[in-house]
Amino acid sequence: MPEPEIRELRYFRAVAEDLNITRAAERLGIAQPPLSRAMRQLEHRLGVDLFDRSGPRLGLTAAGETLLKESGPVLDALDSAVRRTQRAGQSSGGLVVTAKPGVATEVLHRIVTELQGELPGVQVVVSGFGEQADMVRDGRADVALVSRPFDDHGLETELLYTEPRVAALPARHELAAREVLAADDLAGIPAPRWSRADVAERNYWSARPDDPVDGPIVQDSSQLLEVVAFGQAVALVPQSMAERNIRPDVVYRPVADVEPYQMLVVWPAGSRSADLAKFVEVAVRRSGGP
Amino acid sequence: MPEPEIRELRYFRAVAEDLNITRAAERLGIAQPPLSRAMRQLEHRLGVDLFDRSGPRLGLTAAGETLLKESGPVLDALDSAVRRTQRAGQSSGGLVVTAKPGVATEVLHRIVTELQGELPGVQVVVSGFGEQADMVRDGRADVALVSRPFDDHGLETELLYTEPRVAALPARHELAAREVLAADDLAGIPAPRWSRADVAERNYWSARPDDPVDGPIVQDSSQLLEVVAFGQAVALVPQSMAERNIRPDVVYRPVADVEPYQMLVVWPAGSRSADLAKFVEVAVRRSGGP
DNA sequence: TTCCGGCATACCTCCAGGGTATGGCGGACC
DNA sequence: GGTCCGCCATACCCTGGAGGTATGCCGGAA
Repeated sequence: MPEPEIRELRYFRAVAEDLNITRAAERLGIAQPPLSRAMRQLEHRLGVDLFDRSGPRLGLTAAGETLLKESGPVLDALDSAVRRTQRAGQSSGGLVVTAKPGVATEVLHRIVTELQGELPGVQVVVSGFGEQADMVRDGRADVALVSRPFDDHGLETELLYTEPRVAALPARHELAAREVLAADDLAGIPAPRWSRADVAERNYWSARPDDPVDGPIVQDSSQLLEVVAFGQAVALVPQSMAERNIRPDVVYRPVADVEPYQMLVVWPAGSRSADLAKFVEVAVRRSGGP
Repeated sequence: MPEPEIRELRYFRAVAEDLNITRAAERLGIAQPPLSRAMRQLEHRLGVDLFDRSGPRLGLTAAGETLLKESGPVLDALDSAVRRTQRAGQSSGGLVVTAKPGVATEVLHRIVTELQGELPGVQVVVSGFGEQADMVRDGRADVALVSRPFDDHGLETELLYTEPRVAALPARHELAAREVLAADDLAGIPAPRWSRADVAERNYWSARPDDPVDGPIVQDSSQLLEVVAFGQAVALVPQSMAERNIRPDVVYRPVADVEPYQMLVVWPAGSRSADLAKFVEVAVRRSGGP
């Protein structure tokens, strides 16, 4: 009896989000009366009131708030299951691996080269910054190389390597005069933020509200160094990236007490395919350095 | 378009489990032809073949295997969302906390006593062994006291306290002559297993195949000591339990290199209600000892 | 060959999800 | 206070699809 259908959950989320059945209905592409009825039916199925219709404006009851929070994981799990199933049916064999541009792609290249032959059909997808973990979670990729911090919900990880991070400063910056910095020296100075192409469509911001504040938005490492050279920001970058990007208008200084850069390989929790195990094994073995 | 409904997932799981549409249909309480059609429709919706109908016996394709694995989390998440929503709607206010009988209930009693007044309506549910984590996951309880090892998928935890574990031996056992034991001494000796009332209905065993092997099945600590006294098994028990159960036919011996007994408070990942926070805070504070 | 277990096809029924039209109701504005 | 408007609920119709029965098709075993 209490078996809400997926459609009802999607409808409920739309209504609960803007607390207006009429607008939610047109967003969903259906008429208002069926949506109104669907919500009453959902309440009846669950045996609890979800909406508070007493006030002038539609409100959520405690049960409604709960369902709003809980419906997200359900719909995400479903989407993920569908994607993984479709991928398993189409590209028979072969892993999809993703990584952000920059440091990770070099490691990835070495891994893929080694896997040629043993593991046919490894497909590499270069993805946006911060998107890797989501791609693994929702089934668009089988495995990813990521750097901390990232959201590890539903993922298993293996550490590949760590590397010191250094501060990238404009050459004429006052801190450039010092040989070594402390993390506190950078407090209050704007840090660049990686752009994420899909931020507009999906509500990342509500899920992860603790992203770094202010600072210009950059899309790759050369853009990052550009804004540093312009004096718009100071960035913490992995040492190997500093070594590969020597330029006269940017200087690098070690920072004493900052967390090192960590590169990890991540995959969906519970996933145990032979191809995946092979990939992780080679990744760990071939990551003696950046 | 690719929007499988919950019913289809449940149907699919039933079919995939016994690989026989006719029997699955009667298990589901429907006729065979609709089920057959539903499976074809599901395949069409997802755009992949789920079943291998070529052989004499029905088989699963790689995509089918994937969907079978992935459908579990989806259905669990849905059930959990429904339960939590219903609980939020009915018992307005109040936590449901669960713990296994024995050591935990004493700690729980102290916590609940302290919370009288500040937190009205704390409801304690004593549950079967090993069931606590599942109850929190699927929404039957808000918070639980558990001891390691337990399945922490989808849960957040806080360590309450640790306590050494000692071996409970029959008084006439040869190892009783020694003052202190090593973990290796117990290798190969049967250990008691906690019974779990709901094992029959839900397939716990497949989910957690690494439970201790052999040994008699017990339901509470007095039964446990009984089978120890009878010489049927040797058990590792928390020290405080040993101190409260002095009997002539059982002796307790420290074990050098065994993991200590750990008691934790666990709650659903992401749950942040004020009542829950209060409970966890008091639990941590009031757990100075067993 | 003859069963028989097991899946697919054909066809029917009926409910529920979606549509339109309209009523009720409270707030805002004149 | 009257009027209008935004918004939800109710009434009614229509159609797609989920579930039922009857039956055909096919491969394996006796």
